Amino acid sequence: MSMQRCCPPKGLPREVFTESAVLFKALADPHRLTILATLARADDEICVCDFTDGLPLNQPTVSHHLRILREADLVTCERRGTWVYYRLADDARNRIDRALTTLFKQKVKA
Amino acid sequence: MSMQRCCPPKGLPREVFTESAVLFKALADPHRLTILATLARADDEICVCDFTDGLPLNQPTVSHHLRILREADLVTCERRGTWVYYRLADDARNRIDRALTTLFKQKVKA
DNA sequence: ACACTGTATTGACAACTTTCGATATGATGC
DNA sequence: GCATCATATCGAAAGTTGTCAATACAGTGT
Repeated sequence: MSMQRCCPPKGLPREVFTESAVLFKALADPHRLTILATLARADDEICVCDFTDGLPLNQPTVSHHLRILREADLVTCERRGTWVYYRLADDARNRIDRALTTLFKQKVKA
Repeated sequence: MSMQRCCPPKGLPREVFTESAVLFKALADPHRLTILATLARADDEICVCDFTDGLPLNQPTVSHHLRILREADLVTCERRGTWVYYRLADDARNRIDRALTTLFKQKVKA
């Protein structure tokens, strides 16, 4: 039984996953995950200087990671005086969950 | 009210997120997401050649992405004759969900 | 205006990723 | 054995990312 041919490609939507990939890319670093987890557990916002204190990274590197999280809309920030306070975006968890639902959506059962 | 000092660093577990980051890194590419979505929607396993047919990538590149998914334990594979068939790992979705739960775990409400 | 503090940006470098062509491995059929 | 097909691995090129030192920017207090 050797002439079995390989099945045809699935006609999946093309660029749908480019957007999700951006999201997951933002999650694909331990330091950024630490920042997010800290924000998720915080009562209110957290000052940038807390992260520069708490992470084994220099200030510009922390700023870099915060920017990536901002651009992925996972966090928001607000300047108050000299300090900038970050908080988790309201829909952060939901947006990730939605990406996962799209990814793993079950085929329709007949 | 200016002498407000920045709060102390949260004593979060250190290496907990290194593992999660590996998972998310595996998800951080559109082609790998396409592969996973295809597997999630498939009734049974899918032959490698389907991916090489269906993706705008050469065979070695597809193989590379499949390896990354394998090493993240998101997929499993089985050789049958000349062909190798891939399927979604049973706990793929659960492992991701667990990583997210750890990430976003709410602080304990008093 | 100036000095000072906290944060962001720039520019550079090393490390890692994605991609491919070439080659190797593994299985089938003669 | 040899030819053939499917998949994996290797090695190199191009692109991206994480990091830091240096610098710029923004706000405060004098």
